[in-house]
Amino acid sequence: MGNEIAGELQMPAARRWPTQSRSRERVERILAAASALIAEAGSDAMRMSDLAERAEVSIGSLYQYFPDRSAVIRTLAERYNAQGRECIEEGLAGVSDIPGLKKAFSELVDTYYGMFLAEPVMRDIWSGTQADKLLRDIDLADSRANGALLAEVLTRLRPDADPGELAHSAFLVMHLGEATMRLAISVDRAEGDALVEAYKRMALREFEG
Amino acid sequence: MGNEIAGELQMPAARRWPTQSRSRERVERILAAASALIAEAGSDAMRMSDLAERAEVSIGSLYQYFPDRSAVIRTLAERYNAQGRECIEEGLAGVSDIPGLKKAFSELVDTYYGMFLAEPVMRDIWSGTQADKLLRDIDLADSRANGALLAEVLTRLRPDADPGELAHSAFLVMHLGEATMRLAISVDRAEGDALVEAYKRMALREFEG
DNA sequence: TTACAAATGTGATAAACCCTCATATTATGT
DNA sequence: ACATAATATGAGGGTTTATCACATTTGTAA
Repeated sequence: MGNEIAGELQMPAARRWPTQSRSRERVERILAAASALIAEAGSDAMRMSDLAERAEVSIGSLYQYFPDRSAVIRTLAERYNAQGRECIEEGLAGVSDIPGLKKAFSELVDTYYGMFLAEPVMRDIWSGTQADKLLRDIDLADSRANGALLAEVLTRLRPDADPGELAHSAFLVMHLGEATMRLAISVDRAEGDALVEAYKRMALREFEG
Repeated sequence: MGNEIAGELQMPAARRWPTQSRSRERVERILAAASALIAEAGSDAMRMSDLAERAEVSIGSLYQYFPDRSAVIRTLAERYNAQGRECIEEGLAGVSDIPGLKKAFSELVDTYYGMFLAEPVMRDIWSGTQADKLLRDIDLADSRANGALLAEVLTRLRPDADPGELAHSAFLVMHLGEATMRLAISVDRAEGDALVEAYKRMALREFEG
């Protein structure tokens, strides 16, 4: 099925599904080139002509696999999100009480923050360059998915609390976490660190009930 | 001084300062037209040609007062921010204890949320369409200014706490408030309301120390 | 191997848009 | 009324995205 291939490649916005191996390599070349260009000058500055040249592919080929310019960026964003979600899933696995959750969450925030600081592409894509609605939708879906992971743990650890309220709280905590990261990487390092610490305090209190 | 005129008109990005009254009216016509167009189809869809036609002005005239397309949007954003800041300043005036602060803040959040829900232009501009860095800078400066207002009250009410930490906390609370609004208007109304409530709980706890 | 069909690759070019600038019009001061 | 400064105009230059008719490569069966 084409969909499984799509899942493997994480190409929700693709136009033509690559069935031959040569075209899969091609798609990877395009994405690698996009990554490099974004790291160098930001996603705004990425031109389709540059991308074609860097990937050693014609412009027409770009549009074989991506319906438009922003789809390339969205695909990268989703890859990074998937990577982050794995991180969260691992971090929350095996948590069995509230103090454990606090510790795990605190470490997750640090890990995430480190990823934001280290990955120029992630920095760029999530630092507010959300020109199109589809990219915002991806952001929202990401918060939702991460929030669901957290909510699951919370409802398990606090069976007496209202699950609906916990779900909203978890969703918000995750979304504001992303917002905090974006803020933190927009200011100087010292202030960014302090803001991340302040966020952690706020979020951890939320787990106490 | 041209700067005073600039201050009155809130046109930080203007190219030529309007000295004749006719051109001031013109600028207002342009901004009103921009507002209408954005309310109708979003800022992404606002074309300079449409704007010129709607404002009954030539394209060249647009560039007499705005250096580029995004400057028009930024000017509107700054006007809305100024309006919001006045709101906050009023709301926090006369607060004399922590319970009072909690009540005032809670009401401010409701007011702000109401503004976001009611104003299509504000919705659009702040709902994530931050394609260019300058608009993000405006967002950041806004959070900072609002945070400073809150920090002032907090340091007054809690003289024993570390002022630096309070400042970071206030900045973060204000910034995450904006993030919450953006999130709330992106989901359905019931969920949005619940998320705003969750944010209020989180923020209010932060004031307790 | 050869031939044929399906899949994939190419780049000139259409279409859309932002912004400039030479020129025309209007306002202000004498 | 005249001169000069301020403002208004819109055709066109320049840039970028995306298309599509045609060329090339791959897979397959005789």
